[in-house]
Amino acid sequence: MKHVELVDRVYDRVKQMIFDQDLKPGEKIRQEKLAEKLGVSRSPLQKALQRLESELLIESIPRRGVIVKEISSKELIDVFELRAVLEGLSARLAASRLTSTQINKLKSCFEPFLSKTEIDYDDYAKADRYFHDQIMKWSGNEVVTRLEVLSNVHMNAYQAGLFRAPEETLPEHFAIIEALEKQDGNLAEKLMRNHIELSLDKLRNDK
Amino acid sequence: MKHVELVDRVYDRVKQMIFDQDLKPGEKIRQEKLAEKLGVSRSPLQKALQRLESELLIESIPRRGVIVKEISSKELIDVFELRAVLEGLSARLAASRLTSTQINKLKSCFEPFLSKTEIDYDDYAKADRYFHDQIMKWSGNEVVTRLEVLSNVHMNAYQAGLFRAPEETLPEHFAIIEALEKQDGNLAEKLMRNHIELSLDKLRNDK
DNA sequence: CTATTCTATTTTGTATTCAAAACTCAATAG
DNA sequence: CTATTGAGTTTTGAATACAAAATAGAATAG
Repeated sequence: MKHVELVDRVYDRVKQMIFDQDLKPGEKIRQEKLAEKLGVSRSPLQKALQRLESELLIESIPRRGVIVKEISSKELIDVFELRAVLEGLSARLAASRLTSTQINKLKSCFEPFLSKTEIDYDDYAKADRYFHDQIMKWSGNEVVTRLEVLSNVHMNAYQAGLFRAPEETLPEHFAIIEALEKQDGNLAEKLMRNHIELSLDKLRNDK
Repeated sequence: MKHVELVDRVYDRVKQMIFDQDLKPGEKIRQEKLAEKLGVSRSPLQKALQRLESELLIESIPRRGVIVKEISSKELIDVFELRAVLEGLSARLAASRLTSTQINKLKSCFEPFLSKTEIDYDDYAKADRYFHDQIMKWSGNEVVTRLEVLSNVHMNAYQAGLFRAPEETLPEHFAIIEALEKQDGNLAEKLMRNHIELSLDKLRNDK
């Protein structure tokens, strides 16, 4: 059995606590208390918190402490503006690199929904996340892949009710896959960017 | 006099040491030694190192230690691909937000070079950096502004000899400013992206 | 001579300790 | 009644301590 660093486990657990609202937005994190609750010292906890900060999940104010962030709609807009161009880039790069196996994986993640009359939102959200994550990974640009700010967009988007209806986005996803398959990088970029900007528009209007 | 956190000072100094090659690429950082040299304990040093890692300046391998990274040309390409779309985005956003004061600042940072027959590279590099940094800041997208991976591109680019001749880039800069002034976001984006992609091409060919 | 095991040393990851800053809240002044 | 001060408490930032893992090098086996 492999040894996992304490920081990593603490990181996972705190992140989960934030999503589960065990730690609520705006709430101040008592480091000593939380560390004790997790059965560790403050050292690994602080490292984990520093990571979470670069993911925009918490905010650290010097000499004041760490508070759980409520992601603002302004910030979500910022992240989506970023995503639109970044994933556009990823799609463009991926177009000239994807193997047919990878293309098939993308296809088969959405194909099940074609035959369904009623689409389960959680299932679709999971497929959506896989789709976007994989294209970034397969773009070959490791710097993009590492961007921590993007880690939680899907979660945030889902929670923010930003999720567009599968009936609306399903064809967009297939159009992107088609462009990738044709190795048309420019088209793939345009479609991906547009795909995300449509969600961005929704967010801007809802606000 | 304002109190500055130790981490911040340590961060600045270590970063400087890396740029000055006091810490050489590939070299392993002895935390105890370095901490002592800086007159601090390992606690603030480790935090500083964690920050530097997200800036791609060092690499931390669990249970092995921290090594100074030699940024690979692949990684520099990745960063420039990222920059091209991100700064493109920034320019587009900035176009609809910049005040005439801000436009003038951008102009006046390059105007001195118009009259010169011989352009000092260091001066021009500084102006270039100011130009790109400010447009990102003034884009209003705070998430983009915060991206740590971008912190050192200018430094890296300069060191990598990626710096294109001022005679070549000066007109590009003014063209971008003109688009910003006309509040033509799409044009500004296109020009900015192209401006960076030209450096990217140079990097790809040099490699 | 090369490869392997074992021991001593170093270095990391984590826990603990401690001083200084920030907060709490009751007492006091206006 | 509101604002201010100040003692006591909490919490943070930083230093120190310590155990486990990694490393280096010597001793040993082949």
